[in-house]
Amino acid sequence: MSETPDTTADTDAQRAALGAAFGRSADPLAEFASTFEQANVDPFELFDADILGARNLAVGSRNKYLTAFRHWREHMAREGRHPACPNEQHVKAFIHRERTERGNNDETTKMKLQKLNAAYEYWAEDPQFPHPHDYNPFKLARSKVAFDGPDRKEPPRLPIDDLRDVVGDVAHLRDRAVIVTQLKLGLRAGELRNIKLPEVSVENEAVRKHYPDLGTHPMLDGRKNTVYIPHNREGNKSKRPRVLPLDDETRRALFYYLLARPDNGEPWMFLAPEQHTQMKRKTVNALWKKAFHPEYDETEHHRAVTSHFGRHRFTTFWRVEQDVNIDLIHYMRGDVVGGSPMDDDRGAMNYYIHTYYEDIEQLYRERMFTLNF
DNA sequence: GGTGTCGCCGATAAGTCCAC
DNA sequence: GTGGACTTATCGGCGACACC
Repeated sequence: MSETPDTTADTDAQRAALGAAFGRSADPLAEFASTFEQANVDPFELFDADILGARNLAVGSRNKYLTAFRHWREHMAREGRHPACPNEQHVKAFIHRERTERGNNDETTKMKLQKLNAAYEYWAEDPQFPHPHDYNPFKLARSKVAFDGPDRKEPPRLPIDDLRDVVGDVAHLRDRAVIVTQLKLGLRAGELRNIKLPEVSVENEAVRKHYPDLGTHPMLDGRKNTVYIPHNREGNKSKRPRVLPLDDETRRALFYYLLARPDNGEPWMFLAPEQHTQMKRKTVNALWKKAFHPEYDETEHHRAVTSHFGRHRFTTFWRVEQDVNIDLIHYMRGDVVGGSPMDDDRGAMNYYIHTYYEDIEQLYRERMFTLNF
């Protein structure tokens, strides 16, 4: 533990005094324990069915969650509390027991906490569970126990108006095209730098005249204003290929960039400054930081905005703000939707893309956010 | 001094291996 | 079959360095 017994008792007393002053409880889930017992519903089984089932994990990976849940249930049974209603001390005791009685190393204990936290966050998101957003005993205990390193913070939550302000201030055509493309397509830096000209269809006479190969990739299947992201290219982490629509704003950003882009025969859409070769991942990250820093540097509560922010914001928009079907989100992110990771069979890839594309195109047409740059 | 590139390091999440 | 350690792939941070 990171605290000595004296300082722990001291801060506990001070926190208790604050809680009393504000009418807040240090054990806010205790009142729900008996209801959970009577309901005879296993919240971990719901997480398994709703979340793990949707992720279609390998058996070994799913078992890691189930093992963590089983050990947690055993621990909470000894503590005499329903496993879905812990307080900070229950979690700290679990960490202690894992380290001492089970003899686990910290990596294993942290892994179990991560699985338990995933279940807790699922309960907190679901309105039918009583778990509040502003109390998470797993995160609280995790942050107060000294493991090897500091916790990973969440990216900042940028309202759309703030995002518009930043994008509106990006004057460089390439930088703006990169940021808009990542925000609207949810691409990783590696996937963005890997886009080749034939894999992008932009319906504009001037652009097509300048780049005759544009949009000629067979996986686009003649679809206009789209981009193909392969899953089997070095540097692309995704398990599935995807074709995504380009909305008006993305097309406009790409249009202005492509007309200014050096036409030196390089197949890559986004070129590095100066050398005009394939853009490096570091360069992608650097231009994000140039646009978003210092305003969105790392803070006490959030990590800094980097090139990964676009993918995070994209996922948050569709999953949280739009509550879109999880299969469609998996498709848009290039995650495994069902079955196993895909091989290189073009027929299978075409069928897979055809299954989801129409719904995705409708989503983009009707619900995609605007950046107003 | 500003900008871009490179290599190294550590974190994370999922998959794999192996002892029991 | 279970549980834990290890491996792999990807990513971001950071400092050193080169170039203008």
